[in-house]
Amino acid sequence: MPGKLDDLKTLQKNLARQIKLAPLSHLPRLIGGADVSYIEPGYAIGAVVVYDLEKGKVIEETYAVEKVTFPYIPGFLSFREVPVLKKAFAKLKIKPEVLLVDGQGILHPRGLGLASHLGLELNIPTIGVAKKPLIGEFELPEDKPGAFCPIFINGQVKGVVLRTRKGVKPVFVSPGHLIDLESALKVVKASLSGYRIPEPLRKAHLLTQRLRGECRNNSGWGDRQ
DNA sequence: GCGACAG
DNA sequence: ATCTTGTCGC
Repeated sequence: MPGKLDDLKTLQKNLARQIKLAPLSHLPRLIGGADVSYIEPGYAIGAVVVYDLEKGKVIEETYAVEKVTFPYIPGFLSFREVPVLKKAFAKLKIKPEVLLVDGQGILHPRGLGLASHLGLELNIPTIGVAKKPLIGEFELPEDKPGAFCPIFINGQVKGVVLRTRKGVKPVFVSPGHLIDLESALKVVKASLSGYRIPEPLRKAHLLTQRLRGECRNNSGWGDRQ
């Protein structure tokens, strides 16, 4: 048997060829945030929020629950989280102009991190914002908000390590799809609100955690969808 | 072969 | 990601 992962690697490489990187025409006003959490008998909760930069608040949020069918394997996270995130995103009435995703974009062994794969499936601009590195060479930026250093893969800049606030670990930013690194960095910086994690993603994470807690008490998902 | 390894 | 309380520092 050739190995299932080898087939998926081929799939990732083919999908990666479809990734388009281009500057955004302007700074978006509606920025989305997508995150996933997990609950006991093998289920995933995917949440998406739409953050209005001008109002400085979330104007819509949706979520979905899906049975987890793929294990967590570094380099293959999208096969585990794209399904539930697509389902949650589909429920939005108002679509964000760009979506921040909890994970890598093109800063990936085969150029197809979660943000890239999801962007391709949704056909919208996406940006990968990860809390830890997966691949690439880089130096650490000084401990000052806004400071950043390029991340290289084979001599090519694929993303940046960004210091979002003083005294905390930096985050790893890379374009997912339909946006370039420069625009991605501008969007991320514009969506910071004093915390390490950009506001849209922070809110999506809080929602995901809140839903997980509500689920525990109801000893499952006996009610609602 | 060894170590690293998003969420 | 998840299992988990208090605690040290800005």
